[in-house]
Amino acid sequence: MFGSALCWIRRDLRLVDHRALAEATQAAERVAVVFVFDKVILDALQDRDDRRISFLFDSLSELDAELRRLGSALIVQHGDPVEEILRLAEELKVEAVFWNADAEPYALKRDAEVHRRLVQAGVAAKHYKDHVIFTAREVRNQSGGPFRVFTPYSKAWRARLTEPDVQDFSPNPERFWRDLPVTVQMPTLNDLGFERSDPWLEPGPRAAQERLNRFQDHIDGYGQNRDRVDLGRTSGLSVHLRHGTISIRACVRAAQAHATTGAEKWLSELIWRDFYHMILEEFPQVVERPFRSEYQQLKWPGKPAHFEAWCIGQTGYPIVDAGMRCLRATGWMHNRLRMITAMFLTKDLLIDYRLGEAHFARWLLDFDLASNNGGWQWSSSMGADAQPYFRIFNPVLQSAKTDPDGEFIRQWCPELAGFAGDQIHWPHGASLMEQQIAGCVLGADYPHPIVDHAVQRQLALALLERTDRNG
DNA sequence: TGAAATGTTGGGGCG
DNA sequence: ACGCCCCAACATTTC
Repeated sequence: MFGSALCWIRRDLRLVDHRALAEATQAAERVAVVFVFDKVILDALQDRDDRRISFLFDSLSELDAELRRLGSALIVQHGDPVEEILRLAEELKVEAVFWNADAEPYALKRDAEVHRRLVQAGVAAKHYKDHVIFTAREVRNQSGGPFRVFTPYSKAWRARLTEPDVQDFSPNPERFWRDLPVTVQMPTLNDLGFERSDPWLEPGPRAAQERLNRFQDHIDGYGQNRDRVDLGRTSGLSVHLRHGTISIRACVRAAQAHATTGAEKWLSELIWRDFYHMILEEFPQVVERPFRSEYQQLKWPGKPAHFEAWCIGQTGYPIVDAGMRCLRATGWMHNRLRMITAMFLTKDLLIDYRLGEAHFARWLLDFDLASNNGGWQWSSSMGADAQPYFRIFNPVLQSAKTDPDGEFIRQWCPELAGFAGDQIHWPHGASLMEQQIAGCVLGADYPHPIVDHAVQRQLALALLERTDRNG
């Protein structure tokens, strides 16, 4: 039993179903909760009004209010996490520091350093699995190695799943440190060097739980509706899973509560998340280069001007432009649109997937290295169990399937709103008179297509087939 | 978690 | 009535 301990939260911004907090409040009399804004990460962000900082800030404020209600408070620091945690451990004279493990390369290095220095200072370092259901080492193939294909991985994952894997880790609220012996003052956004922005999605663990509750009304139809970008029937929980304002175990428990194909399908998506975290942990080189080594020397011939057009949603392909504009405006994009836009960048514009990956990393509220990298490697056919290189989406057909009435396109490309029926998916077939009636003259109000899909498809096939054969 | 190209089949128009 | 052609509609193969 420890007298006092610190629980360092990072991407697990909640006080319920929290492994490290549950362990800490069981093992120590007094537990102080701390969050450190990493100065290096914050300073590297390109946008001073980055929505993620507002989301983080508001989520932390909610935790602080909750802790104050219990007589404690959230300690929020701004600086180098290694130094801040060490300094705080010393100042509060704690006997142990608890945290939930994070398998991203940067976090692994940081946490190893904190661990080393704590032990050196005579403080126990205790870390736990919380962010995923299974770590990379827990799901292995017959020869004891990591899976490289999703389906067998997911079978092994499901076969291994038992009740303790999804247990609800409840912290003991009696053990939160009352009357902290340090002055605790939350920095303002301004102190951090940021301005407030609309986080688009309700932040904080309370909103996350409400969202999960609401999603359960639609979970049975998830299999049917998930690819419809106009319906909004996905869980919308990616942002909360990324920041840990909801626990992955709570999500799996929700899926298990419904014996339907929809819930089953959603569980598969949650397994994809574990799969990509496993891939990142086992093959950290994917951060830099393609998982499939035969593509590592590939030179993508696309043009910078096309990349610009893609970023701002001016490609002349309505579904692509709508998706890209939605990303910039809200910080979120439907998963199906991520595939369509990623496929378009790589297979139609022949641009290096890493440029698209970086653009998503900048704008996505739910940006997660493992999932974002996995998704891009999948779409570009470079990854583990990726889409085969010859499976190329036709953006116009995808548009008709995922947004049949064109409602999503009309929302984000209002200049196209006047086109009726299927013309919304491909307005370039409209005569000049039809364009005038629709109030949108192509080439003036909306761009002509910057490339021809049929032509680019052939170029992509030739490029990737050659590489596939010759390495 | 495709789409295009190519192959096959069978109904109907026609001489 | 019959063979022939056309071409959807569907199936299979290929990228």
